Amino acid sequence: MTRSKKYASSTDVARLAGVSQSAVSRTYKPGASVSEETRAKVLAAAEQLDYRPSMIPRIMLTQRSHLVAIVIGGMYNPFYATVLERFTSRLQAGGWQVLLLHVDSGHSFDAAIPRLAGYRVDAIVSALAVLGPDTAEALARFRIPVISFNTPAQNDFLSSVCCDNTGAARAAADLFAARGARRFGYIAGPADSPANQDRLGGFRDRLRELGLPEPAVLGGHFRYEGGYASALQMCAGPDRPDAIFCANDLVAIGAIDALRRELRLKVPDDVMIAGFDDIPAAGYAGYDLTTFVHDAARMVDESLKILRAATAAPPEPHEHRVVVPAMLIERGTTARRA
Amino acid sequence: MTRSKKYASSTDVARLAGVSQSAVSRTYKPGASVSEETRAKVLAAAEQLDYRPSMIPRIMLTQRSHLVAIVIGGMYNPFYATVLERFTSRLQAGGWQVLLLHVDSGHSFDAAIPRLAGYRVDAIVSALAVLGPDTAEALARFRIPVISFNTPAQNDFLSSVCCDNTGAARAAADLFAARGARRFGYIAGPADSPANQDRLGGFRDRLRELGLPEPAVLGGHFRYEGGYASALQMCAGPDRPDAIFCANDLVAIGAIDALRRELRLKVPDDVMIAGFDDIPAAGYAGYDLTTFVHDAARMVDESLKILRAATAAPPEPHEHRVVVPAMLIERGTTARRA
DNA sequence: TTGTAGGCGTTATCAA
DNA sequence: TTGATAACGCCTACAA
Repeated sequence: MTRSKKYASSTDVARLAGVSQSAVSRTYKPGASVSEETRAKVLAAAEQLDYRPSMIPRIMLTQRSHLVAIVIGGMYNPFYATVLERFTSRLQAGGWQVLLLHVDSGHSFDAAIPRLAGYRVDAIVSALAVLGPDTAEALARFRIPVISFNTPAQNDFLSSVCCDNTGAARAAADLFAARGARRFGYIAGPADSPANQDRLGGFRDRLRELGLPEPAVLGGHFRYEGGYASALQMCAGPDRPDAIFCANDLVAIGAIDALRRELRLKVPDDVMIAGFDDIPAAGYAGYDLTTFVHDAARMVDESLKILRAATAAPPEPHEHRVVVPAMLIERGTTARRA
Repeated sequence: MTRSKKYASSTDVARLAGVSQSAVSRTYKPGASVSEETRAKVLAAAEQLDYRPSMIPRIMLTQRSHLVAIVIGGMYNPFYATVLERFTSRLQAGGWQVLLLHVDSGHSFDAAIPRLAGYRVDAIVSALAVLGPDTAEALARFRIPVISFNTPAQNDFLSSVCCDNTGAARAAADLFAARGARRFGYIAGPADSPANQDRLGGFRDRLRELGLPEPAVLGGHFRYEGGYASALQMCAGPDRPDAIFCANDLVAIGAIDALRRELRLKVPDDVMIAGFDDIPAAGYAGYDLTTFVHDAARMVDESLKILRAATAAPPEPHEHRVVVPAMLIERGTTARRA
């Protein structure tokens, strides 16, 4: 149940096997020159002592920990759970281990940096909105490669892999227009979120280009309750929009519930809705929500490509800003005949 | 962007500050005896070199890594995202770091064990269904304390913290009975899941005790689609149940969508539904699902209590099997007058 | 193919 | 309060 003895060391194994410590070391190094006889003796002794080579001295010697820190904020958005899972699998497959860091503010990120440095992580992946310029600066001082997931790089010290929010928002405007919408709304996320800014910007710009009216804008959270309240307010009056683009799916689902239950409006007949993220609930028949989805697979792959290049010895040149297109998933909430 | 130099070491700092390496070490050790003058010199030099003490040699010396591995399977169930987040926050607050391990089968768990041992993790938390007896045995050999989250301990080598599934299922039977239900159904999860077994068992036993009929049982997955299909099949005939307990919320939500959209049945008027987990969608107005929720906070806290005791030096005695009651969240899908 | 020896960056012990 | 020194467990020359 609890550790009663220390881990066995290679020296312990060597003693038991009657060989030198280097022989043990070589036994566990692929492609080293050890005789079958020695190897057998070592493995037998190791088995008996439950020996596993420690990574720790290796880290000291090689200056590489094979540890990658993943920093995340709230996981209330299932998208991040997906990303985290995929990252973890891929990194493990590549011989890395994941040091998970939970952070709920820029401040707590700063506080965590010394710890990351203490474990000598090879790289940091930030899937986080709170990576501000100061934090980025602090990270840069340790010369640890940082990959910012979904937050554009603000300086030369970190790379970023982002979803093309602007392009997706433009596509939403096109879709609504093609379905015959006339009055538009945007239910926003936090004003300081770059993703939210780009989605609003792309949506508004494209509507303008199409000669359509400005969208009404409300909101300020990425949460269900925010969508619920904003939809209520936005659609209570006479001039309500007949197509609403929502900052994300949680917001969109909140909006749908509000429209149906409080205002007795039909989706998509009275109001079309589109969201962002394709969370599981978006696919439930009860919502059947048209949405855009980050190409998580490709974003993770691009991140890993950067990571490999940046942690190579010597470091290889690589992209610093990658933008990956979002994918439209058209479902029932925009299924209206123009 | 990329590491051009190695991390600075305490020796580098000592040289620059004109003091001994030990002086640097002491400066970073709380409560050590260093003069203000020396400390100032050290801190200045450290600042200049961007020095952070490394944890790595400390691990070698103290035999404690302050690393806790959390092993998870699929995160499609948001409950695990919540648990992971809470665990991570709490562990960090307690001075630990989290090594995240993704595992998709018992086999890949086994494959990962040497890595965990290699990083000399202080403990392992498994939030996983695939922790079989063999894997548990293999873990025990390394004498690393293992805490199994939501899977009962199978041997003396690991502790477990579980939700009281049986008790919750009995409460579901009571609730349905109190609301006047007469015919019952259970949409099951995987047959080899202990959680599923306990939920079915408790539900069935309690119905029997109440002198009510046996529930119809269908299903076999913890997923939306499984609930959808099973509900369809279970309620298509004339003798359909008027109260269905579902193995979890995803299943319940699938069932609700199927009943409403395919069979035009009303929830809760025609069929009452209860689930398990209280995933976000359960709270959406569109579902308003009655459900049971793991007391994640308390389960994590109990786990940490065990973890602290088991990793203490010397190890302290502690509970090996903790069962935490689930909490009933009564919502609209059981709101029927008896 | 083997063993010896030095070093990685800390902490702990001891003497000064 | 300080500095020298010996670990910790492994890897990597180097010599045998």
